[in-house]
Amino acid sequence: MPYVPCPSCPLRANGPFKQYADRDIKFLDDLKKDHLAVEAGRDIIDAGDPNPPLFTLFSGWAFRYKMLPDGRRQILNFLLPGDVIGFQGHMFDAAPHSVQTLTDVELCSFHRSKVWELFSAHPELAFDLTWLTAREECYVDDNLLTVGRRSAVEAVGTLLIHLYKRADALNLRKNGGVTFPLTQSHIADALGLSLVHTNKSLRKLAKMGLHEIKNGSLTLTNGRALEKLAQFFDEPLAARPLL
Amino acid sequence: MPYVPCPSCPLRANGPFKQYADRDIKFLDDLKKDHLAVEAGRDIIDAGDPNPPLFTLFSGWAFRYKMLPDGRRQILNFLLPGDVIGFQGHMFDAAPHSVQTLTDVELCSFHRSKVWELFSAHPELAFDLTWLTAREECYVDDNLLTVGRRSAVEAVGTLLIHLYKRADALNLRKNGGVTFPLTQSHIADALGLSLVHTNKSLRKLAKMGLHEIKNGSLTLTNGRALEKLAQFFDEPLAARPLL
DNA sequence: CGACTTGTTGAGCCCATTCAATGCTAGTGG
DNA sequence: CCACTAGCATTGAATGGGCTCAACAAGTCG
Repeated sequence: MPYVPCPSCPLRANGPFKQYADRDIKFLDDLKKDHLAVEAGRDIIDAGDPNPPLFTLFSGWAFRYKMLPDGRRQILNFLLPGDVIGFQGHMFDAAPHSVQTLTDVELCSFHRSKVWELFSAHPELAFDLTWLTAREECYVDDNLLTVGRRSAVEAVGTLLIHLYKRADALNLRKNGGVTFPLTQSHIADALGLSLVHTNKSLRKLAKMGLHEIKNGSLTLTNGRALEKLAQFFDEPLAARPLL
Repeated sequence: MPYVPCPSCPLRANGPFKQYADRDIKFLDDLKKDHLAVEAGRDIIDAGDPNPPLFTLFSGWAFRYKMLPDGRRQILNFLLPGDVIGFQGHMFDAAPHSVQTLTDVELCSFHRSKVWELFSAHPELAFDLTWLTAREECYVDDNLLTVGRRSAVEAVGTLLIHLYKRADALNLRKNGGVTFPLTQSHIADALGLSLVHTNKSLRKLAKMGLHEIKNGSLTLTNGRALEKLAQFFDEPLAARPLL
């Protein structure tokens, strides 16, 4: 796993990300502690950890989740390259949720102790960190609307479109579709549904000719109709911050 | 409606809020545009507004919500005195959700154009604004867990405890209980339940002797058992920021 | 007083659940 | 190469939690 210095970050160069002044990039490079690889299915943040790490997701997928003591799980939202991980834990006594990798990932880890310096000396970065926090809240808000008020079929359709758009915006295309590493169990836990009913809803949508999932790749075969069904929110902005 | 200057803010003086340096308070006072009253049941932010206002809730209750085109409504979270309103809309093209008053309220409105100055010249305030944004996300995360994975009775119990704790922390006590301005319809829309089933769940909890709602006041008559049932998250911190 | 909002309760239905069984694929080890 | 295992996807059957529909009580406001 080669160390990737921020000034030569390929994600920053190739993705739909905002550009920063050299001074800011230099600071980010100073903030960066390590570049590490973690395999799929590992918890990288544990709810309750009083001193959780701070990352940016460099490559791969992950998700934030919470559990009830009896084992019920709710996935809060999914994390794609460029997303900040664990900042909430920095602000409170302890990490309020867990984070688990969905695929093998690469992470940029940061020095938590220097976050205050970010706020005091790099207001543009601070603003964008807040922006990323707010955007994550938007995703959760939308998912809450889905879980609370949409039917199972609507909910599954909505989630597929949402993830398709986000992956597509990051150029995660792969022979016609986008990479799609979720199992049906993840979909169920993100939507508050049972695994069995999630499967039946997926089959129903596929039979309606609206999507196809094969070999870890998601294709929307009738995007327009699916959008109409799901009435999902707008695309993310084109130029987004990347810390 | 008398104008309340920030240096003599009674909320800041009496509530469980953090203290700031005079310099910061002075800036906040400069940021403040108006002090206004709005009656109960009014939308103060409309989803889709490209230029939504920015407030702090000075007194009263409100809630953030989203609607589907066919009228289904999902309440995202509730807003109590000290909460910032509309900051998300400042970061995106348009307000991603609506905000409606639940009681008569008083609002401090701010100059949106000076938010950047807040970040560049008042990092402590910027950090705390981010903190408030992150805390709101925590509330939504918890509500998503509730809506997705708890039964109706558990969900209603959880919400009652959550609101009781928040109101209690703000000293909103009233002859034994705390003020509680929600109708059952609000509870239903916050939890993704039907109105009828919400009513039945409330009655069930009341019959179990766990709470009582009367004259706009909520009393937890068996707090310990209810907590056990709901297994809700920790108290908010004692000293929180107030912008 | 009627109109309206909010809360309450019962009846019946249906969407989503649990339980259960089976197929498919990939990986492991003999 | 095959037996065995494990994880994931699929499907049917039966149950049930939460839904809709409907009626009514109680308080408030013009």
